[in-house]
Amino acid sequence: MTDQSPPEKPPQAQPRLGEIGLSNYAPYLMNRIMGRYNASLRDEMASLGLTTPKMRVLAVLSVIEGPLIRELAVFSVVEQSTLSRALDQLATDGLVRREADTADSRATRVFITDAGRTAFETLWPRMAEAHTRMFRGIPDDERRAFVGTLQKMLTNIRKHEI
Amino acid sequence: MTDQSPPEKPPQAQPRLGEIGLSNYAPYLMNRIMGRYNASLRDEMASLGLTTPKMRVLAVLSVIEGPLIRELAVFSVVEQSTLSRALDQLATDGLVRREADTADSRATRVFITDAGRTAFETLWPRMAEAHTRMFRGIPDDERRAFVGTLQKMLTNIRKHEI
DNA sequence: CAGGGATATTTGCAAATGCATCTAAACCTG
DNA sequence: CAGGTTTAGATGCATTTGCAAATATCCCTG
Repeated sequence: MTDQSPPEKPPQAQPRLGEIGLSNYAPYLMNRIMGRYNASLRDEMASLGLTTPKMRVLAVLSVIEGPLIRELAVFSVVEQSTLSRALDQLATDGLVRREADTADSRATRVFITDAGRTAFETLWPRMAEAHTRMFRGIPDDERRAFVGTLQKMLTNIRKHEI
Repeated sequence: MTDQSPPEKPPQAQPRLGEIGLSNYAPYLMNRIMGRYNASLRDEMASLGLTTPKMRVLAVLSVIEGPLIRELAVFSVVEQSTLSRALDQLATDGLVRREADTADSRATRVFITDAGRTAFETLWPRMAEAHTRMFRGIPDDERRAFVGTLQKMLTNIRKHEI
């Protein structure tokens, strides 16, 4: 099953997807896994009036204090215009608060409110559950290695971003 | 504020997201990474008239021969109704072909056409590039371990699906 | 083998999405 | 320090999305 590392690899010869196989192709696997992770949150989110972008915003804001909207877009992996509207709704619902940046009057910082924190805390057990489930039976050191690899990957693909 | 008695931690004592930190939380990292992976394909997809769902469909069909639509939805991680419409467009563009299942007349199988294969082959180098980039500097054995963990995770979260 | 329930796919419709564009403010550079 | 350029964020608009319901077929039980 495991190919012993081939002695030499031609610089550019990219194997086809069919040769790799879907179930050996990391992006495919990651999509499948994240698809189910998100699906497992959907009901709980819906009952809180949240969409995936709104949930991600709350998650990020629960950890990062008062980012600029542009930064929040990166962290939460949500398109700027989508984010702008998501923030409208979250603000209307009293879950976040926009605040003009003191230094740059073009910029806006976003803060989570107590109600926002409460909403996220309602959701969190479900996220933790999905997380627990996905790592079920995977030993701690393997988990750590996995997360370590993810961190390297994020560094690799990050442009020159945050 | 009414900070109702900050009670003991919930039964299983799930740490909070803030305690874990975004950059140690696998689903967050995976989202970030996949977000960029998808973004890196966007231009090429657009120039081929493809959206993410349509691209995924072609990718899966390049590997799996004639799945049922319902199976294709799972493999490609696309909502059924979205998939149904994506297939309309792909068929109109001559990239896939729907074919009634011989055994079950409710069911439909989907096949990629030569034009579809060509379209996907145009896209593939970009996908391979993004893939190469994300694993840059990560040794082979670490990659294999990573993919192995992903496979376990997929098994964990899969319902009783395909 | 009829009738009720399950399954496969499509479709109606309201909401969400994202590109392109707009406004406003900041930053340069000569 | 004026004029062009960049940056932050919001918005118009056409498209896409996804839930719920519709349609068609199949399967099982009595």
